[in-house]
Amino acid sequence: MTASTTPGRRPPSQQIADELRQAIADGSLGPGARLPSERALAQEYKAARNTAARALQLLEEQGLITIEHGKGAFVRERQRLFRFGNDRYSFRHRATGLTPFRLEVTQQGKEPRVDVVGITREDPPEDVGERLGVAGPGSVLHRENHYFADDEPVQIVSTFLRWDEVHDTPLMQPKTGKNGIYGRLEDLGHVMTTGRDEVTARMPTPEETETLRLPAGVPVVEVLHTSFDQNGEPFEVTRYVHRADRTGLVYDFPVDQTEEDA
Amino acid sequence: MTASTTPGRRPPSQQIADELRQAIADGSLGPGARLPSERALAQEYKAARNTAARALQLLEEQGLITIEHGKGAFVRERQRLFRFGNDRYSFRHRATGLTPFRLEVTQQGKEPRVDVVGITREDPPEDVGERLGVAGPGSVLHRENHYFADDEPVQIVSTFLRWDEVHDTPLMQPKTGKNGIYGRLEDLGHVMTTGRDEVTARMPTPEETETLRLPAGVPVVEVLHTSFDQNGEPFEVTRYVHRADRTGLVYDFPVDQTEEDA
DNA sequence: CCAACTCACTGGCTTGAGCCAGTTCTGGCT
DNA sequence: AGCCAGAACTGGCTCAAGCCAGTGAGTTGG
Repeated sequence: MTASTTPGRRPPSQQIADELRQAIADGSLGPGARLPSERALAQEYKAARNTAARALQLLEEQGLITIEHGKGAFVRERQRLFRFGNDRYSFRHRATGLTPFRLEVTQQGKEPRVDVVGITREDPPEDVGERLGVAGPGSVLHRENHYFADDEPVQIVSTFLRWDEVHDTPLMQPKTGKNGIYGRLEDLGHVMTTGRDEVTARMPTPEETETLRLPAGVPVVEVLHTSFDQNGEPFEVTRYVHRADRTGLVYDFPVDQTEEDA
Repeated sequence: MTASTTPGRRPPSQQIADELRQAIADGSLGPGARLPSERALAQEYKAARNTAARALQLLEEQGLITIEHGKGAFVRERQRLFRFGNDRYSFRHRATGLTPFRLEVTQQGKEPRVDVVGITREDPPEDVGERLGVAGPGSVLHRENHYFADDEPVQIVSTFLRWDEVHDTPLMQPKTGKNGIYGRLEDLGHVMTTGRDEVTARMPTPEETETLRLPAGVPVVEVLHTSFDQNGEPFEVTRYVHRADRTGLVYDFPVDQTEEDA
């Protein structure tokens, strides 16, 4: 045997995808450029339309192109529009009177909008309950917001608070007043002193695909944020879901110089 | 017209996918469980085999199942094995004599391995050049390593250093000695004082799919790390590529309490 | 002038057939 | 008992044909 499994030739659909991928990589198909139609590709490569369609699907799954019904397939524009990170929680934004999200969006010349989707008493998801230190039916208040820039959905934000603490406060209302929920949590004696962000990525659920209006082949970034107060107690957990192709996260941190093991 | 676009019925392949997804969600198909074969599904739903196959593909793209040639389709086990974050750079791991990676892997009872894939002089990628403050042909040293746990690939790590600074140092060698590259960079006068991680997620390139042995429908998490020394100067940039389904990132950070705008 | 219609395009999805390539079971032969 | 070949499964991929549903431009009628 020469090599294992005889590399031989790749199947036609993958060959077509390879050639198109190459054309995108070397710039002969620039961002926004339209690819040949399925029928045209099929003819060009003497393959069935199915096969050409499969090739385009492969590229879409790899996040290289977007396919639009009735219009065609287009090389995806790479644009990383939003940058979030530990800065998102910084107090220094308060001088502007804008939330970090509104600041970011207006700086880009777009119109921010927040939809309050629901404020409900709920059973906490397992990961949230663990972090917030609660369990049992109805032990959390769940505030779900959807954020938009120029009517384009940007992120899904689910905030969880301890029901016992907040059920008779302005945190039950859609409008939470100056400095938002963190302002009200300070009224309750919780000043965010440290934060923890747990970051994962995955493919979106069908619901997320719909609410974020995601094209195929775009993962989501999920951030599970926990806020700790001046006593080191967790008092708020928020789950952020962003589309990965439009969002970057930036974390700046000091490096611990002490050599003792924890 | 009642509603827009007549919600009507979803296409058969999506209906099949929906029912299977439901079965996975409610636990009647647990992790590791085997799904019916394409031919069985086709018969059950009175559809063509193609249609059943399409349904399974949809679930694979959504990261819910893995399809294995000759074996069948299986509900994916969710396992988040590795947790990295700002802790990855902490000096306190030095007491153990192990790198954070080896520590993490051995704690899981697995055998860590690092392959040094290449140590080459290169033209810096644009994003790296900007952050490292260099440009031009041959201005960086690129060290590429692949990390494994029990021969399973875990991460691809590309470190970039300024060629001018390191070309006659042990940093050219595969083995860098005590405390690794950060130890040698300290010899050169750079102590990591702050770090910045820029986190993004995307679908893998075909090369990454191969080296990380990724099943379909698994995104990758890319971390572009920049190290700053005691003078606030960047001296090292590293790109980490992880498979998203096995990796979580954790960032702990103090929250800046000063209200002045930057 | 503008609205409405028509038609030629685009992709979405299905059918049913077929061949190929991994995997696993099974039964027969040593 | 142990091995080994083949049968019976699995998915991978293709073909050719067809119908449906968005899109957009060009035409037609008010």
